[in-house]
Amino acid sequence: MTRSTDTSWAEHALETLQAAGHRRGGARTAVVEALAGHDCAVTALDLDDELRRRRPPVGRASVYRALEQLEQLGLVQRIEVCRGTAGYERVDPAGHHHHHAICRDCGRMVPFENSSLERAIHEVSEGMSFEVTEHDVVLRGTCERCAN
Amino acid sequence: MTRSTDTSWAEHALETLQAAGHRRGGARTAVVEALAGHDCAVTALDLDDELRRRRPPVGRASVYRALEQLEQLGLVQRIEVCRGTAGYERVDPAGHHHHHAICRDCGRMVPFENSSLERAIHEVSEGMSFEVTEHDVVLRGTCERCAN
DNA sequence: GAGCATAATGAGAATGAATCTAGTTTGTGT
DNA sequence: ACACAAACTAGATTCATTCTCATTATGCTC
Ligand SMILES: [Zn+2]
Ligand SMILES: [Zn+2]
Ligand SMILES: [Zn+2]
Ligand SMILES: [Zn+2]
Repeated sequence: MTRSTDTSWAEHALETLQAAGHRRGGARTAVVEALAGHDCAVTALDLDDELRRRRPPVGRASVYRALEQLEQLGLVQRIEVCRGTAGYERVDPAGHHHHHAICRDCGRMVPFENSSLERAIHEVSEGMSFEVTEHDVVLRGTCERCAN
Repeated sequence: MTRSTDTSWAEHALETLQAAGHRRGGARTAVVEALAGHDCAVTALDLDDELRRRRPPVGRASVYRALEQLEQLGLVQRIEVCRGTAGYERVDPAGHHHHHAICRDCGRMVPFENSSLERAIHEVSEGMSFEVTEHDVVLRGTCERCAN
């Protein structure tokens, strides 16, 4: 199972959209399918490039609109991938997820996951006046390639 | 000690700048002093508003330039405060710091700190091919005021 | 299947944070 | 005081993101 396209996520996403009262539309479906093909964060403009070529082409506004709706429904997570640009990545319905280390020099992004970190975050969230529904962790530094 | 202006941080910052080979200049000093007056993150444009009125006025470019230099030297930390805008806050030279919970509805930002979270992050950083020099944690959700 | 209300779409304009440019001023060593 | 580089300001520019609005497609009812 090395296929990078997560069909089950795509199905889940489309169902959730429908359940939320959305009609089905070609552009949004295309965005969902494109997201399903990426294991880690993609920028909106990357998706736009990817989808503009399709026939019929998907408009930029539709990409952003779809991403916003998906984020609202908790189907994708938005993270700041580099100064002033956001990356979007699909959210596993079971809650399984990773975080990122980002190289300050080359922008390379390496995902990681760690259960004691998740536990600590969960505990902090409990003891907060906020009702925390989401969290994000970013490590910044120099990747091995840029360190030499 | 309820004074919000942290004089010691300002002094430390100005010394570090000088040690890094920077001349002293009015605009940058003004930015340092303004930052010293804020306990938590401020946006560059807020600082700009605050400093534009001075005589002589500080230019927007100088604000951004100073913030970038300060960040480079580890004297301020940059965090995404809301969609597409960065906030900057001073970094305690002793390493003491906090993270933030941000309300999705009203944008309110509540700082918190937690040692087991820091410990977990430290451990993850150790086991990484990256050389991690900085980390950021953001909790998102609904604040008590917006929850009612 | 035709007709309707309304959601979805896409081209392009508008926004706004951040960066760049050019020309001027200021700081520092001699 | 002089020279030279760093620092400065105003304004133009870039670029991701959002908005507008005319057009098309969808789901529903008859
Ligand atoms: Zn990822
Ligand atoms: Zn996590
Ligand atoms: Zn803070
Ligand atoms: Zn921390």
